Amino acid sequence: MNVTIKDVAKAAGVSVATVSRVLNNSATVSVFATEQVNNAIKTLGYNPNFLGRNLRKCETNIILAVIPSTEHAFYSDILRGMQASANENGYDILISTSNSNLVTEMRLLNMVFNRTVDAAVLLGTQLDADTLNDLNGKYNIALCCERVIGADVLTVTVDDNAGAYAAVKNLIDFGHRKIAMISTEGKANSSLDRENGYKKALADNGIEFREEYLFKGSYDYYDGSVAMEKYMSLNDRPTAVFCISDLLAVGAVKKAIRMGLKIGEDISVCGFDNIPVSGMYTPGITTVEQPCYELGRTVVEELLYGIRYNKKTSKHITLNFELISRDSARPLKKQ
Amino acid sequence: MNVTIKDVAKAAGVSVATVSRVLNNSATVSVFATEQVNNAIKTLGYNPNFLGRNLRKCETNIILAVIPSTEHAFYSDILRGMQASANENGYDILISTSNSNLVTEMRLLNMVFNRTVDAAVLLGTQLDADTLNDLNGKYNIALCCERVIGADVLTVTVDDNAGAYAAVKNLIDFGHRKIAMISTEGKANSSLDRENGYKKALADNGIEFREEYLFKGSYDYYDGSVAMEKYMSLNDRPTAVFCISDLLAVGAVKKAIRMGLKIGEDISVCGFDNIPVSGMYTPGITTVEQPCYELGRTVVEELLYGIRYNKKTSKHITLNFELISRDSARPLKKQ
DNA sequence: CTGAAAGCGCTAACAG
DNA sequence: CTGTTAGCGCTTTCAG
Repeated sequence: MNVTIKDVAKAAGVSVATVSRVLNNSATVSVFATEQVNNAIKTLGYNPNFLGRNLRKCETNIILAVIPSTEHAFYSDILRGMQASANENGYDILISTSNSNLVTEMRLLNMVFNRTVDAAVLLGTQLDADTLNDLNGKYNIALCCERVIGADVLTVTVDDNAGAYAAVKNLIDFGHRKIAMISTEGKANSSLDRENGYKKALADNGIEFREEYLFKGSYDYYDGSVAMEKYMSLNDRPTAVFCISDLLAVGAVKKAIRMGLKIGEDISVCGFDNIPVSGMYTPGITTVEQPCYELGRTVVEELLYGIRYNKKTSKHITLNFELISRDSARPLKKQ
Repeated sequence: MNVTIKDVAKAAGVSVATVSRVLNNSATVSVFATEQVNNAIKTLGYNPNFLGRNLRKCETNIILAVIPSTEHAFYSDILRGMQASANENGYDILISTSNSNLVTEMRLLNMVFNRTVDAAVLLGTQLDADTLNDLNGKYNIALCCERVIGADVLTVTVDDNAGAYAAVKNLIDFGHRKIAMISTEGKANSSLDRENGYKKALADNGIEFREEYLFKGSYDYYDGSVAMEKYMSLNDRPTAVFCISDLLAVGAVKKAIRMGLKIGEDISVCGFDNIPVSGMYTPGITTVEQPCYELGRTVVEELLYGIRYNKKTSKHITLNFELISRDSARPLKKQ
């Protein structure tokens, strides 16, 4: 059917081993033979069949990145970082989406079970700690962006707690005392960590935590609007809102504008992530930037290190954030 | 090293052929043997190695989707559509990003040359017609969203020309006569088609095309701002702007707001694509929606049809758009 | 309904 | 520096 290494060998007048050698630079081959082989490759239009190679070497040099969806630009830079470090090491990153669905995620993980890929990086997994620990024994997997408590698996995240703390501290420094938060329901640790950072910043500054200032909804930007509406209906309105994500912040800002409020004057809003929209929005959204590119680089580097030297790490690595000041959060006006 | 089909056969007291049969349901196997095999699979924790299977069958059941980057949510629904139709047919979609870089794109296409994947769908390719035609002879490839003139390759796009026409016609119906356009430089046919739709709508309504009302920049949202600034500096300002993409529309709107203009009153803006941001923005961006999910479904369906029946199509399929009315474009106020 | 055996394309000892 | 050969794990004739 197709032209194989055998055909090349025949055409070049050498053995398949020699062809393989020049293909992989795996041993010294005479200049003459090399030339013959390269000529044959060119004239025959030969492309090595990786299915054969992969089977033989029992590796594919592919890492699967499982993301919830491609709808959120948030993952973009993480993936770029992953790609950079993968490519430097002769690997490729292939991406697939789980829609945050456990069944889909398992179906995708099947690709590491059946050796279609060498490893998988899960960004925002639905798996529980037990499952992850099981898998980690047999396969190369890692978590990025979202840790799972009790999962003894390579994990790279931003310091969510400290990031939230800094965001809220910034609002406090702006003179805000009535600071609400928009978070998410469910067991996502990034959300919980950020809630804790929020609470700690309040406590450290003598501000009492108020249950009615904590809204928990979905990740959908629309729930930011819902939360903002709720807050603005309170007798004692907050003057600032810290959101677990920029998407929710956008929803909150949009609603506030709709209600005729001046963002940064009547109400300050701070997000988290620094997705592209935050810079594009009017007003620009003040936020906590995650070191996305570095998150991606790091997780792949560590993963490949483990594969290469066959010593699995289950390190938990925490990277630093950066506070990005824009127009959606401003000093509280004295009245 | 790992547990293979051989081990299962031994444990089940049958031949590897029988194991393979129950694995693939490829022939009738006695109830007893089936049970034995399934038990062995379970107790041994066996996972078939697809590297072996793939080599043997010379197929991977994977389709590669090559997108410029994951930063633009625009591709999200297309990919979902691709996945849906792939999964229905026992295939998986794996995604990779080209950064709109020709070299990277070729490197990725290598995955179809070396049989790592069965086919590739290129979304916004950098390849020229000759190259595409060459490849189409030997491999299964398709284009989506962006056609290439002269490429006799399966292509699925929206009707760019008609979409632009409808968008501009809508502005004209709103009473606008001074309608500018923000387009992109370079050879992208989607841009050219939309320019032509724009020009035709003008011509059909007795409006003369003015060179100074056509701005060509990059795809970056920031260039929408640049264009808007330019238009607002003209002596004879346009009252409406049609943008080749929502991203550019957002940039234009942002700048106009910055300049103190009222969107929808002082200036109307219409985009193209209907990416999520367009609904999130304040004001909402009026736009032309591409049938993304359908684009994705269709291209994979056609591609798989070609693979399955081994008759390659190089059809060019054009799907319909929908005009989405929001607040950024409104009737011109009479003065 | 089942087993034996060939072979997909490639790499890596091993022997020379 | 080079060729021979075994075999990666699997599917699929072919015979029974």
